Amino acid sequence: MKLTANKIAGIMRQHGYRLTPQRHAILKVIAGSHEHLTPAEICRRVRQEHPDIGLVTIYRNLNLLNELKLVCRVNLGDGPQSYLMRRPTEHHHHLVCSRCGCVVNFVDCDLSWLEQRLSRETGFSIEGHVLEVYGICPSCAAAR
Amino acid sequence: MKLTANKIAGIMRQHGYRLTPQRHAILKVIAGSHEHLTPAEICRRVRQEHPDIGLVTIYRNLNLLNELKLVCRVNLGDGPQSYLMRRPTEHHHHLVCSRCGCVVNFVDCDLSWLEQRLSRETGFSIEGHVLEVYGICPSCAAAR
DNA sequence: CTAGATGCAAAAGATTTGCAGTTTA
DNA sequence: TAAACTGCAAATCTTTTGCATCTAG
Repeated sequence: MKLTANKIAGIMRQHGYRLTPQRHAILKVIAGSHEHLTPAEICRRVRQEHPDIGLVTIYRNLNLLNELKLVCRVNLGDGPQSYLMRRPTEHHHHLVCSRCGCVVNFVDCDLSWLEQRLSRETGFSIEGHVLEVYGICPSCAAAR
Repeated sequence: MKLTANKIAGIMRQHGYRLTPQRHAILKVIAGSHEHLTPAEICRRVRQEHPDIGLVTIYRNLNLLNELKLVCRVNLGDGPQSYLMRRPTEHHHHLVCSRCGCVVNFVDCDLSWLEQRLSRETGFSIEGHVLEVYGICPSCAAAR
């Protein structure tokens, strides 16, 4: 399933939320990017077409989208400790360069064995996992 | 290897850092706890014996310890987005209840296969990983 | 019409920085 | 003695909240 801005808007309407121009612009930016975006970056992009939008509105909408599980928050290491947003369509993880901070996504990770074991041993009902791998990227390694 | 406050102090001295009473008190608190501690909590505990210490000093020392890899930062989900510290002696991961926020540590996770594959495919030299599993803990499940 | 949204300004937290005085090695 | 360290206050930065106004449905 691919979530477009319009589909997301539809889902939100079904939940009783309104479709304001600001909200639509935010959805378009998020749905239109394959990268992880900080609230500030989203705001910057939305303002290109909608200069009067407030950063507060971005935050409020991101929180809403997050609750509805239409986007998801990820924190990447120490850096600029802001939350990053991504489209929730595909489950993936991050390979982060601890020197320059660049990020490579990767998909394949079968952790069901682990989740089953943890569920058995602790009684938790497992909902998901976040995995981040750290290392030095090739160009940083070369630059030394 | 178990890192005691004294051993850490020795390591720091080898790196040219001084051993102040404040620093020693901080090390004692961190080394003496098996839990993850926020900077504020560390401050609270250190103040029991050393009432005049400033939170700033805690931060500065934690940053230093972090650079020397003598403690490590972990962020647990959305909650109170503070960094938590733990002793670096044993590699472990977290099973976090997304309802009440309680944390269970777990150790066993052989991800070397994944790290090898990522290294081969991306050229990164892998340094480590952080894995956090989310779910609902038994008591929260019962409370519903 | 009215609950939901927005924007502003201000608040709330977490963390860092400038600076002057203090202390370890 | 000199470089490190500390504490305070103030600055940053991110995120949230209060409130008056506006608007989608």
